[in-house]
Amino acid sequence: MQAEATYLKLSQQILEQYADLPLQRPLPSEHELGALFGVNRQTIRAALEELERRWLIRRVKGSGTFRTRRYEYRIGPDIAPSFTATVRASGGDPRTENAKPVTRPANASEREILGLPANAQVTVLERVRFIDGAAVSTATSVLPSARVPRLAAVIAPDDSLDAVLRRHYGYTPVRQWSQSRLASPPAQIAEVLRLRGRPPQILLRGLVSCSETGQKLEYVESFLRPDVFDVVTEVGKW
Amino acid sequence: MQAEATYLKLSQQILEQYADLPLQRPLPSEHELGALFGVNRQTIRAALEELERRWLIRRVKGSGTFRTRRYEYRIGPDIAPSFTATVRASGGDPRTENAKPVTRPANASEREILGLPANAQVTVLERVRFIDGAAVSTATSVLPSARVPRLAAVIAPDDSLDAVLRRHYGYTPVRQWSQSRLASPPAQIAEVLRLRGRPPQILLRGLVSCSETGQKLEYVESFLRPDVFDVVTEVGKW
DNA sequence: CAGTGGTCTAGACCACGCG
DNA sequence: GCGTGGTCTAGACCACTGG
Repeated sequence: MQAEATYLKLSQQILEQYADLPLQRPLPSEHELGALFGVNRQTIRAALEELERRWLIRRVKGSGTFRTRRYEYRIGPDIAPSFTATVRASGGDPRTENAKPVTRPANASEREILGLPANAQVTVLERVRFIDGAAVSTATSVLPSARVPRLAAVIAPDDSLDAVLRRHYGYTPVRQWSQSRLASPPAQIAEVLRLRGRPPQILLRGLVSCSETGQKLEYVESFLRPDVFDVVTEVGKW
Repeated sequence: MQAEATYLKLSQQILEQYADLPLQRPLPSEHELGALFGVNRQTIRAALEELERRWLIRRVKGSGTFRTRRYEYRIGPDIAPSFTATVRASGGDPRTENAKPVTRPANASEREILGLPANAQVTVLERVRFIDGAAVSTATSVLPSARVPRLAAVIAPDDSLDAVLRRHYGYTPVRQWSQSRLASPPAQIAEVLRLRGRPPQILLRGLVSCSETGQKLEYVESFLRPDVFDVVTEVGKW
């Protein structure tokens, strides 16, 4: 049996040594840590990579290495997750940015999911969510255009889609089903989330319908950074 | 804006080049790939690490680098996941290994979850699951000892716990609730799963009760390797 | 025993962020 | 402009797997 590698022992030491560092304060630089522990910088990097894999630190080129915190995000039959409320409650500064909605013909899978006829149009809304200025999740909502006429003219870049559905269109949106899994994001989304490469992210899919009529209102696909969100998906009776 | 790094371009090239390689055949060695693409071995390693992060390849010391396949594993209100059936259906060779059950006093959290009185005993069963000889998941089941007397004498190393509960004890076990999230496993479990370091795994928690009486039978915590299982957790009406 | 991937060193250049 | 982390090279030794 082989002894534990240097970089794994170092990762444990670094973890303990800087456990109480404020979240805004950087750890010593990789060069400094190398000197401190008497090892090559690449060995320090291997140790930090282990901690980064475990979502305990985050490294930012040009700025430094920082401790992280994850936001618990529960998804269950009776839980309607609110991004803004969750983050605010934990002392973070959340922000949502809507792109301009685009209207186009629905493809086969969208028609299937939303129960639309062959020539239906859908309106697609891309959103990016930020915490303290960093992009942490994307969401793509697909809505039947007939149910949200002139959405592009109605929604502002920082509006909540849920609020617009309620106030402007008079719907009562409820989550009909949700699904979570891990998946490698498309390159474009990886770029928005400022990932290196395309590491797997948490993929949430869901269908929102109207409480009164049962009409299908919105199909949403969302990628969440697992280093930021501790997503807990709950099934069954609680 | 900076051009894409060499190792990321290489990872894409390698992916395309060896997309059709049989699962049992290794890719060329890191040294060979370095020579083929005219880059240093560490650059090849960075490319392979990217593919490993995305669970597209798996590297085995002493043997080589192989393409991987993931098993879809659905968890939902009406779905009782069966490891053995799922894997067999996909052409894999599943095996389960039970450790010897241990009986000890229940701790506070176990009493809370299982609804047990202060001085109750629990019987704890550790299991490891293998596919084609590789450890892919662990499970720890905690059962009220009073409901499964002499479990240690009854269960064989390769028995299914579900089957023993049905046949020997006459229960009809049903899943009452399940929960999935990502978590760094304890060092001991990381070792069993042969992970390097302690990268986050899929943590499944669940409660099994008796269909007729509603008695709580089993609390289970399970770690699944995300490179092996594509766990899909479904919530809501389908 | 030969070949594999895992670890570690020494050094270099670069893009990025912040002041 | 300076210090940060990101990338890349060259070379070395090791533990593990398989025949």
